[in-house]
Amino acid sequence: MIMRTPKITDVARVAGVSTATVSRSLSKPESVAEATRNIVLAAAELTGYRVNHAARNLRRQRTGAVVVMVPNLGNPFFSEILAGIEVTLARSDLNMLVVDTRQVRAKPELVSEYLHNNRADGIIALDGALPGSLLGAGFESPTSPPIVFACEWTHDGAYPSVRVDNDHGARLAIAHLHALGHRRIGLLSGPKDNVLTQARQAGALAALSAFGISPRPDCLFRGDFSLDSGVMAAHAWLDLAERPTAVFCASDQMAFGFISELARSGLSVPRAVSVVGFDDIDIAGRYIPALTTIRQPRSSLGATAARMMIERLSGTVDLEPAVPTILEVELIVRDSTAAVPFL
Amino acid sequence: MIMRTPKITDVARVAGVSTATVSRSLSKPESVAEATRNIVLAAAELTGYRVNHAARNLRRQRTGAVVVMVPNLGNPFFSEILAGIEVTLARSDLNMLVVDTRQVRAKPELVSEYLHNNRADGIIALDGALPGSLLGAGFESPTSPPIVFACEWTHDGAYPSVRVDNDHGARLAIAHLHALGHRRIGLLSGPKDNVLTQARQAGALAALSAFGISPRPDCLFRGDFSLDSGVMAAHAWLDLAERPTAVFCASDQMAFGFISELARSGLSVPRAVSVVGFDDIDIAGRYIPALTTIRQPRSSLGATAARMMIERLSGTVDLEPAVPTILEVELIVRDSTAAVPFL
DNA sequence: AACCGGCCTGCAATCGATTACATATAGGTT
DNA sequence: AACCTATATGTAATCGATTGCAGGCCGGTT
Repeated sequence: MIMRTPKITDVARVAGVSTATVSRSLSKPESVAEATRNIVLAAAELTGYRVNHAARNLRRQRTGAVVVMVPNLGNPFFSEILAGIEVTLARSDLNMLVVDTRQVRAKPELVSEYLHNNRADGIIALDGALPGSLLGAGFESPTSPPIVFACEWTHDGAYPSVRVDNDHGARLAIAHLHALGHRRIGLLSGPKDNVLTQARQAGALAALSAFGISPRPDCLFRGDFSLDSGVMAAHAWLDLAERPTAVFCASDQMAFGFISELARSGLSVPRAVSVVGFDDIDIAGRYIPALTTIRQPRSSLGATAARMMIERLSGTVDLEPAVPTILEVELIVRDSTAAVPFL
Repeated sequence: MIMRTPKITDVARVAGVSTATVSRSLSKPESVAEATRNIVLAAAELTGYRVNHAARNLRRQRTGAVVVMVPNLGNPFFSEILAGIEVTLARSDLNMLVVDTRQVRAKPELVSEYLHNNRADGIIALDGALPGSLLGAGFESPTSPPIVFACEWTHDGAYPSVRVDNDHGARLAIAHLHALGHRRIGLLSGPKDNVLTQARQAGALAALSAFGISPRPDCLFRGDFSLDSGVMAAHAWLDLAERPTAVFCASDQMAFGFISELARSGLSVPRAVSVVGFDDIDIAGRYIPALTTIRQPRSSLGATAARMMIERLSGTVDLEPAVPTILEVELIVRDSTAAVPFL
């Protein structure tokens, strides 16, 4: 019968009212008499009417979508966060657009594309390195949509963010290793200019010096959160004359790379060296050995970021404070850490 | 100076031409004289003009977005596929909307929401179970956007799809185990009604019987591709009087769950049992033991799905054949498989 | 009876870009 | 010179929903 998708005028005709009334019945039901509303809803049902989002968005001057910028879509750490974001956004009838920022790095102008392009009502950034180019390029106009950072954040703290207590997580890890008798403790951290690296490293160093340990520079391994960089670190560790008896890795992925490469050299964890990770991704509890790590509430991180974004979009929040929301981490002790064999 | 985001009329005014010319200069450059085009482009640059997608989409009757339905966003297997989809779509100026179908299962009407709601120009489904409710609900109107399946597919083959040669993958796995001397081989498969389960199981059983092995029902373990179901299977295996000397798992995740749970019982792989996985997710090569598995070209799967979608959207393809695109798998031999100790 | 306020509803402008159609101009042909 | 074609540009309708404003109706007040 109906050869095209019904529009609001079709519903209006069937219901015998104006399009204005149809529109109101659907989006502001309380502003319409109940009897009328029922007729309209019945007509909408009958015709199979679906609102055209392009038209609505054009009129309302919004897009109904939030773009999430992920440093690396292939990294399992982010997937659970995305899931948390997605459900929460969906509840507010918002779509989630996902962009891998590796593309953005190659073409930084893409950011401004999303910023000013009516593509999204807001941006959730999981990549703290983004704003460098973003702010650097001078994009701060009132027309740019709200930005919320999750997990990572910007050095200047200019944007609202949700993240875990990275400093505390690092301290927990070090305290755990210290309690097991470890005194020569290595650090496998992330890229030097990364905020997570800095926070976790600072926490670890502070904890060490609180225990009267002054870390040696050759015990600091530089990675990039990836499996491969864990492998590299393993070689660096193997090359050391005085090897640390424990290593705190700034990501589970690096811990896995590290442990697996040692295994190839015939060394097993925690016998040869104790290892603590960070993140507690799904596989961590099922690695061999099960990984002792610092758990981040990934789903909450995502949900909170989405909630903050929704608040900002509905304008129910004064933008002044931008004080970061800090979620708690938890030390999960498993099998990759053990007491120092020779005390 | 400019208090609002510039629109096409602003550019037209600055350039001294009509909005039509501006529009054409931007979207069909060859239809406009070079001199004019340069003036327009300069004016666009000057004013900082950005096209308003809502308006464009309304007029063009499209949305510029493709929705990807993922069975479980938290599963790392999908992340690389998403990455492949995203880059490819981005090249055609399409956005990627991601939806976790766990939500859809709870509220099936969400599918029709996406189907008819002008939310997306097309749907890439990574979940073969979707169409059940989708078709079952009778949504087949000409107004529904194109659907492409990736990884999974529908039983009836009604939709175009890209997937790997699951049957062949299973045969490779079994042949590998057989060559190592294994004769009592267990199968850890997925949910019974899943197409992947069926294809892989069929391939495995066919290979077994080709080797003259008739599999016993108690060697077939039912899982759901998750870590936890691998753990369950480990218990089932442990309870067996005559344990298989090798197990072919239909996903790497299940293999990890299986292996790790055996490890907790003091049994190590491949000494106690050889294990082959399926997928070759990133961590597979860095698990302990490094997992022998069937590699799926995940990035290609995503990219191909996106390309198929783009073709369908541009209408340059006759929709008749719908013959699935099959990508090749590869056996990756690592350390989780070994010869039967007692031949 | 005239007036007022509240509640519904309808009219019509509007969001911003695209594009069918009309017009204008230049160059070429007979 | 008249005419034709191709190319370039402008005019204005259009996509579909939302919403400011105005008008109609009803009951109550003076």
